[in-house]
Amino acid sequence: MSISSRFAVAIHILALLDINKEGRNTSEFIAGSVNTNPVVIRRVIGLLGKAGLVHTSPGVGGASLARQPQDINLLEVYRAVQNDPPGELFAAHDKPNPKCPVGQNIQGTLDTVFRRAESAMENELAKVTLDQIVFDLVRGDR
Amino acid sequence: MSISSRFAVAIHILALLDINKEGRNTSEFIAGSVNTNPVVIRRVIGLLGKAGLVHTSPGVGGASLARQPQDINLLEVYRAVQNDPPGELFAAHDKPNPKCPVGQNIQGTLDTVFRRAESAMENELAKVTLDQIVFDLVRGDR
DNA sequence: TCACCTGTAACCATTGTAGTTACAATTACT
DNA sequence: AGTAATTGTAACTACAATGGTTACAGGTGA
Ligand code: FES
Ligand code: FES
Repeated sequence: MSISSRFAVAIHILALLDINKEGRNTSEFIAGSVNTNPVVIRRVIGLLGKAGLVHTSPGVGGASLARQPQDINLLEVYRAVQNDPPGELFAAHDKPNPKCPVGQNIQGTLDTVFRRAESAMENELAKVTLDQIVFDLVRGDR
Repeated sequence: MSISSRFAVAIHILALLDINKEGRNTSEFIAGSVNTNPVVIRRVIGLLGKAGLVHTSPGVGGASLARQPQDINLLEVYRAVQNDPPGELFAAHDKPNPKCPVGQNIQGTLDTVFRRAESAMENELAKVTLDQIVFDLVRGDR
């Protein structure tokens, strides 16, 4: 399966918050932009809020970045919206047979390889900051 | 969501085929080793067969490696058992609003980042060969 | 013929996801 | 105080992928 589109939506939201920082970014406004339901947006924003990436204003409405866009990288965003804990991008097979020569040690062997691959991916995400994304978006507009 | 455990099971199977190359590796035997149902094993072996990694003997029974273990790397195995086509590790959000300044260009921007991250992960998998896995397994046995 | 095995279809339970409706709690404005 | 707007959350639905299971047709060799 693919990694949840929450990640893509989260990046979308954060970029919008930066670009439209003058306006009041309600979940409904953002939903219109992302083309989905406001509740979906609020759910993602809730996760981003818990991770300390955005602030929200209950009652008054609207969300805003809690940090400068150059201080937010995509790995943080990924971690914020990803339900699976780190180190579980690859599913291990549950209960290998301990009586089998392969089963005895397969867990550790696979774990090393899987962790290495997962880290390589995450390092690429860590390299990219939100302001690079925004720059790229605005550049595309010209 | 995590990447399907089919990948872990596939590596498990291939390692077993190499280690137990003298014996007749029926789906039932392998299933006992992996600790799952024979049909699950046959399904995975079917995918590995289509990818040209193993040979099977319908009727007579048993499977064997179609190549030397040093000539099989984990990226090939990953591709063989992964249903999602390459380039879709990360799900894009479906239909961004073309009237939104973000939506106009978000697809291309995200695509670049996502592809880069996915490739980084795959490159790590490509570095590891089946015989390295087997070596590690056997070493753990001592 | 017979025993055994593969390949595959069919079905089921579980899980994660995204969308949707509904509503209490919060805040600003008048 | 009263009203309108908005967040945060719960609850429900629909859907897709997954892994396990049973069943069985067809191949293969003894
Ligand atoms: S436990 Fe997985 S093959 Fe032996
Ligand atoms: S925020 Fe996704 S289309 Fe505008």
